[in-house]
Amino acid sequence: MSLSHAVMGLLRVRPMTGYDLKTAWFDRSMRYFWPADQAQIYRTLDALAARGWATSHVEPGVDRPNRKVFTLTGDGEAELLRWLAESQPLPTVRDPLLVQLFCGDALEDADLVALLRDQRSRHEERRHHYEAVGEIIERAPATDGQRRLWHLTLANGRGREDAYLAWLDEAIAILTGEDAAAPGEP
Amino acid sequence: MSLSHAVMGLLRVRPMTGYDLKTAWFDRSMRYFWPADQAQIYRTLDALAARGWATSHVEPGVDRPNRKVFTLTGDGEAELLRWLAESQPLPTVRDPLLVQLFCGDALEDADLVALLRDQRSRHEERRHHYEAVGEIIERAPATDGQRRLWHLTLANGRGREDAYLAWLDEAIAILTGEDAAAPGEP
DNA sequence: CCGCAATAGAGGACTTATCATATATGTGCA
DNA sequence: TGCACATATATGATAAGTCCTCTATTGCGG
Repeated sequence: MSLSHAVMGLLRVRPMTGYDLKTAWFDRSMRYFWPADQAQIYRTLDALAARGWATSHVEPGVDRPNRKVFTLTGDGEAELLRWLAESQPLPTVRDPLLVQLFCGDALEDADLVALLRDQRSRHEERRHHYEAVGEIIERAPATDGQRRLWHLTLANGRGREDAYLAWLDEAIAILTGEDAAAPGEP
Repeated sequence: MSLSHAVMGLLRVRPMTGYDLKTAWFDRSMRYFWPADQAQIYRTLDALAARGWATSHVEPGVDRPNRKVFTLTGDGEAELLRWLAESQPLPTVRDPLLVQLFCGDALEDADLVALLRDQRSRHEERRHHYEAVGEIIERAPATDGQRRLWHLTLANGRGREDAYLAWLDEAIAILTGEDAAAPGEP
């Protein structure tokens, strides 16, 4: 359960509610390298509390619903540090487009190109989004040490999207038959 | 359950057993973009049969255990084609190293660098592996159409690994403080 | 002869992840 | 008034994925 450790990593900076974790972290940065939905976040917090890695207290909401704030315990921090220093498995990739391509013999090239173009526009959107994130990090209330690491994480995403887009363009070119024609006078 | 569709895509080429699917496909190519373990493959085959998307018959083993061969049905092929032409979600990435980096403020730089170097060697191994796959595809008994698409899928993996390695090197350089010193005589 | 690897399949137990819905409160807007 | 939206938490149901063990058979090497 590595979501536990991601959550603990965030709680370590400051105590937070499930809602905070979701809206401020998982909906923004975290989802690009460790997606998790609301239900999973809330249940993970409960699991952390059950294992003694976090405690919770309810803050009565001023003109708002009550907030259940989770705080990392000493045990939690120890476990976090242990995990953080431990070598982890390589990233897991699950890419339905590659399944489609791999089995795409059953389709016309034109259909494959349509799929590629569709993903291209969404990947491009994501890359545009990443372009804005650098400044968001700069304006974030955080230490320089944190900002430096966030920039590094962002750089990974940018590199990934750039590579993916380059590959998509290459694949589209090949499948539309734009590889034979050499540029220049015929 | 997109594993169903990946499996159907493979069954469409030729009827196969769970063992074939695992050893010939998931352990080799497929795992790089849609990992699945043995238990999941066997249960997915049962699910396909239950939904009428595949049928199975037992071939008595000649000097071997019996083989339960699964064949795609007409319904299965129709469903496969429907899915293949349908726009799919963007790839999901789950990268524990990025979680570690993102929360890595709790660690010394030297510890982070150790993590990065560790992953670097494994990513490099994977890239080396990819380098050999091109020729494997060429020698595979398949149509040119299939080979072309497999090469494209492989190119995606190569691009991904190259980008990841480049990022790792950059990150290691930054975290070891090798960004300030300009090369040249001191 | 013993153990090990390869071939082949099955299933229990569990964790992780997703989808949908329910609950409660206050604000702003049309 | 009526409804959408933001803030907050919770849970039921299901799907997907992982880990481990077990059953069989044959052939190979020591």
